[in-house]
Amino acid sequence: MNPDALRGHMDALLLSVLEREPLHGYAIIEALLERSGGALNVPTGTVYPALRRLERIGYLSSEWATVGGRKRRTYRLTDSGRKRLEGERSAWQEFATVIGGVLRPEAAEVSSVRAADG
Amino acid sequence: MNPDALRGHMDALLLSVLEREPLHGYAIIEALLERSGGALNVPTGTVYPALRRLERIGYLSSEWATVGGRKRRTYRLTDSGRKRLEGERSAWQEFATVIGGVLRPEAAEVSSVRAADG
DNA sequence: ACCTACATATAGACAGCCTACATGTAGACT
DNA sequence: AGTCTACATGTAGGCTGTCTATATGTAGGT
Repeated sequence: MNPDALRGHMDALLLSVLEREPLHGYAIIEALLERSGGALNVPTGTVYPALRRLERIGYLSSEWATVGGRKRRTYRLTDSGRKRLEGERSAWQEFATVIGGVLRPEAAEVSSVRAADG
Repeated sequence: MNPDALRGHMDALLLSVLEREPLHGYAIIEALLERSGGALNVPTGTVYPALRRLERIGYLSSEWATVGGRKRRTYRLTDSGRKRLEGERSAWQEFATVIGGVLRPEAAEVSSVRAADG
């Protein structure tokens, strides 16, 4: 997966995996890996700063917990974050439709096709 | 359309509009606008440098022409560029499938659904 | 002692899309 | 003559988010 392609979609991904339940960073990475069937292996250097950014903006809140002697910072969606997720979802729908439409082979000829031609 | 979302997809877009016929920069911008139903209004400061980059890499070739007293630099796909376009298309398919899959509401519960609900 | 998995964090590199600006022709309107 | 819009290309510099690399530390297995 080309790293640049993720640009501008990371927030949606993060917000989405946190929709059902709060998770800590490491678990979020594993959730993305699992939900994507192994395609999304996002490095910690991407996820942790992104989570902090989303918290700073107000879409997430976090709290520390200690489990099995290890410290975790668990993130959860705020109300604002939940609204944002909805927005990100519809933005994705539009984005995918637009790009997919332009990328479709011979897209511009569809409306002017008269006879099937190999 | 969030600018960052385009990151890493611009090349595919550009290559795609040049598939059928060679076009100059200004016409490419108009083609993107038209094919996207008005959604993709890409600034010249994005398109011209991108076209030069794609030419430098070898996916495009260009030549100058004068039409109606105005100079145009017309770009066309090279064989290499045509191959690249195919690659970009399948990359897009995978990308859209993966992101769409992760973003789908309640995606993680699909496999554990027992009774139809809603 | 060493390795792997778990867990968080930061610094700096890198790349590409954007805003803003510079330059110039053609044609319409006043 | 002056102004405006559309057409047409181009560069400089800003911005921002993802990545690589590194640092730190616990727990558990061999």
